[in-house]
Amino acid sequence: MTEQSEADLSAVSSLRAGVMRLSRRLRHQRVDESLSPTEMSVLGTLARCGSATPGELARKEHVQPPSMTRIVAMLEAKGLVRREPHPEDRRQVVVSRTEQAEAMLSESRRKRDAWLAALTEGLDENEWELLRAAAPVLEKLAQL
Amino acid sequence: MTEQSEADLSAVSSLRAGVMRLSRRLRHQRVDESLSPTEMSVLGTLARCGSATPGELARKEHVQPPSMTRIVAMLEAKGLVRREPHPEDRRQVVVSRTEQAEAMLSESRRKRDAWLAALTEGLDENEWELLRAAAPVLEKLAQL
DNA sequence: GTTATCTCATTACTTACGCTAAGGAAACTT
DNA sequence: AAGTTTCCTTAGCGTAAGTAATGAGATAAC
Repeated sequence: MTEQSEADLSAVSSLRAGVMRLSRRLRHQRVDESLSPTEMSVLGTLARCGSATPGELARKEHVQPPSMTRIVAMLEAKGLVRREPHPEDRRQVVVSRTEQAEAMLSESRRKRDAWLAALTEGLDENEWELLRAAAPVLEKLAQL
Repeated sequence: MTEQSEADLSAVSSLRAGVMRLSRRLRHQRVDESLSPTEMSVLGTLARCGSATPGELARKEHVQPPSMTRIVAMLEAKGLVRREPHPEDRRQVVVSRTEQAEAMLSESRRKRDAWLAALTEGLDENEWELLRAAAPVLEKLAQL
């Protein structure tokens, strides 16, 4: 995909606007009021990876290390995350979720159901299918 | 789309994470350093609507009126937007783009080309097609 | 026709969340 | 053993949003 057609340009413009607007709304429609979107995202990442160091998390979330330090500190203060010394390298720290995070996440899944219903009410089946197919690509794009 | 399958739940979760991460990156990859993403988005909205009042813009961008007042003030200070009294209701203000905004937008389109190339380099044709198809739906979703 | 209420834009203040710069401890390197 | 690098952290700052309160103009009620 090296050729830049006019359609591609307008598509990327549309994508950009859509992502920015939707992200602004997501910031408010958050399922758990006490957790910021990035904190939520970190818990999701930990769900996939099991555990990770702050540096790894910062790279995955595309955030600077100091920001991740604060996010991890917040999550630890809320009892959602555990910080343990790295077994081999004592500079590093290993972050993992607590049982409480597990419970909180499954609890918030019900709330997400309601939000999802409201979200997709305005979409027809075809539109939702398009979005579903594109979601993984969006995630890939965010990681490039 | 009222039925909430397990696949739908995981899809919305993926969509959420992807949008949030990508928006964070977009915030940095902005084509014009001097304009915030929302300011850019407002210019885009004005391109579609021609002109609008601050209140209308605030509703469209899902931002509180005071924020839109400040955004419009910024844009006016940069000479990208014009504020004129409403012909019928003197409480209201009509905001429209200047010729300078027109020039700036078409100028920044070239920069967007380069960003687009870098953006889609890591995607194959099929992935990009999925994204292209989903972009309008994303915009619709953001407006619901 | 004056008073009350409502709406729109604005001002002032606060909050949220990112960043850069700088520090301290542990690990490599020579 | 001293110097350099890497990782996390602390401190301080900037941006962009939000809430609460103000003022001016429109609409409604009496």
